[in-house]
Amino acid sequence: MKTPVSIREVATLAKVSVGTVSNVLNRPDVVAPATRERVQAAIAELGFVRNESARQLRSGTARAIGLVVLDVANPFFTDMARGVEEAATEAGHAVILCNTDESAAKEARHLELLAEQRVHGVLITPADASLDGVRKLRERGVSVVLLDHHAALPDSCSVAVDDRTGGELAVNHLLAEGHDEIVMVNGASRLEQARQRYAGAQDALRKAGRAPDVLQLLEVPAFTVAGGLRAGEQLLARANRPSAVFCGNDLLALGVLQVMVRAGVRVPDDMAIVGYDDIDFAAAAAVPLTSVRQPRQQIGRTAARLVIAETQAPEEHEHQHIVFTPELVIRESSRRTHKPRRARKVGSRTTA
Amino acid sequence: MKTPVSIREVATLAKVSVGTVSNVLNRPDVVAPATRERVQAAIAELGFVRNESARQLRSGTARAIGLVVLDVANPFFTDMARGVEEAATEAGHAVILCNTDESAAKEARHLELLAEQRVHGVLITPADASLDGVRKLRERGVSVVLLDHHAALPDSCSVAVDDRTGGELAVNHLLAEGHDEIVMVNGASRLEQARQRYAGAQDALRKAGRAPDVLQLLEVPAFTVAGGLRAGEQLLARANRPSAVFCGNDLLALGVLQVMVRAGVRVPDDMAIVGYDDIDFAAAAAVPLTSVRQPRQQIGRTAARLVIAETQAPEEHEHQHIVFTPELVIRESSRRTHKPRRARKVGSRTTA
DNA sequence: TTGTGGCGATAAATCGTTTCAATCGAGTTG
DNA sequence: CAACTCGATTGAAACGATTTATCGCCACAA
Repeated sequence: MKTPVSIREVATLAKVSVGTVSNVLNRPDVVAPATRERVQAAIAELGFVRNESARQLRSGTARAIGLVVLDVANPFFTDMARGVEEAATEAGHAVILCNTDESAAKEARHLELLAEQRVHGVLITPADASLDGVRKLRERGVSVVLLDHHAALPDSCSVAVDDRTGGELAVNHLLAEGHDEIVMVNGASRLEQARQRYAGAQDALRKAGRAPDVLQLLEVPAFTVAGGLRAGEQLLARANRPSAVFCGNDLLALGVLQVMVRAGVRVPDDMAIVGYDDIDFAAAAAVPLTSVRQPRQQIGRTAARLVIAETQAPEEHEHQHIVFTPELVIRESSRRTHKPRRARKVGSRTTA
Repeated sequence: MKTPVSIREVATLAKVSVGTVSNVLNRPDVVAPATRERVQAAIAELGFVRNESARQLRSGTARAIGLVVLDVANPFFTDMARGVEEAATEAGHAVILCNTDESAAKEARHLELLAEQRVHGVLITPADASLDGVRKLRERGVSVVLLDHHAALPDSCSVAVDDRTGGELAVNHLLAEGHDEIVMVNGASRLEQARQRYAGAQDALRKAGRAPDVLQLLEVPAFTVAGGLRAGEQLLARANRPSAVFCGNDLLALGVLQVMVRAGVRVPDDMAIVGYDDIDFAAAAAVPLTSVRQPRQQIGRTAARLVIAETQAPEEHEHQHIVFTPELVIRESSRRTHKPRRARKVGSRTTA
């Protein structure tokens, strides 16, 4: 209604052809300085803004990438999103964020929408284990990078963290601290991450020559604080509580921790807790949480760069499967206080 | 490269004109059942996906809305984003999420990009107090809804929470609990929210007939956990610590809380803490945080609906300024333990 | 038989940009 | 002075969908 000013009006005002205006916009070097300035003046005067739709209609693909995550409310994913956004902005791309809440149906809907938008590429943490939607996208020629999910598709890149090793690290640590009755609180085993982390935990047992029943599995419906609270209540109700709990992610761990603290269960002395992801809130918890750190932003940044690179040179692009190595960050929630008489204050002051 | 199948190929296969295919897509009722089915079969067979760019080139506006927030890592904003996403998906729109990190420069860049995308509308929590970028968008005819920011623009809608009242509620509560030396830890006063909440806090004093110096201000650069940690350290270093702290948001409060707990300062007995936003992590903190609750998802949902409504019927749309009323949620972090001998367990079990 | 309507389908114009072959003008060279 | 080069600019053809006027057809009425 106001003034949808087009390239043509700019051309008229600057007394050049539309082709020249387009050149000023896209390859300023090929146009003579004098004309260039004249055109730029006209653009400024009319307040012209390039119409992306038209541009991408011609070029066939958009200057946007889709990011599909399991849960936007999980700081792990927002941190990752930050990395994605950073890299995307760098390349002049917009990010379309989609949230699936671990639901395959929602995922399918979002992918449909992204396909219609002709996005440059899609970064996705799959909720649908079958990867059907992702495969369909690939067939349509959309680049896909699987996030936090190991290479299940040969014709796509993936960026992941070695979840199996992560699980192993966590349980190794607990075993080393002397625990021999460990419960793993985990999200839906439908999700790759959940499975891998559990497998890693089992690896640790095997390698240490311990019986498999040292580790029990407690599965909750979703990787959320609410899930952790529920798990905590259940553990509390048990006759023989485990001396250590390994949680599939930090939200679960925070939930469990909260229940224990409220009930007067001392952490870590009565129960050690280890989380996964090392979100900022983990370190900030009242009993700082031991956690398996993943390079959150870096995952996002790397994935975004991969997908952008792929679409810029599709032919010579070789699909990569990048795997970061997780790192165990030990904090109070799992540290055995062997010397209970040691001055507390000194310890707390050394915090970096 | 694969098969960018267009409406034309569908038409050929179904032996109809492109116009008819378009009709099947957009007003299936005007086309005869037999042809309709034939076309739909062709669409399915070819795996046709409508090209949004082409569609919006014609219609002039996109099926996407922009959401510009101060900090994606803040659960308050992700919860809000969830609401936005929900309402947008409902209306078949995509959400383009932009993060400004409270920087006016980043905000300007994002708005430029959104303008190029010809988004349906923009929901924004402004980082730039001058609102220049927003105004420019309006001039270009893009609908804008200001989020969490009071009506500064007469020609836009806004959805906000009465921050001033919120601040008042918080400090009222602290006064009622008998505190007479309160520090407000706040983010940059450049931000509207920060100013309003502080003003509300001062209101509380005035109305209670207390001296203004009962409340001191401690400003940190950003509304983050890191900011809270810094503030906490500063408070700890003071000779005379305040008996209560009111934080401009929950991230700050969690930071302060963490420092206090580590240092052995008992919360709330030695220092009461009140936050703002009531993010989920507030309730889940080891000392559950008293906080001023805002209807996070509802803000987002309402705003998205407003902007969609505006663009669907621009002429008859009346700009609205919706203000939600905040609510104080009292938890342990500020509750005076008047009767220390009371059984703790009973209290904790009543938690909903 | 002619006229009138209504329904379904069509063809063509259109949206704003990019791209590419063609053109133009001014030098440069033989 | 003609032939050529080269850089700068132009004009028109795409891109893929929507939309509008139009057309063909059939039924029914006059």
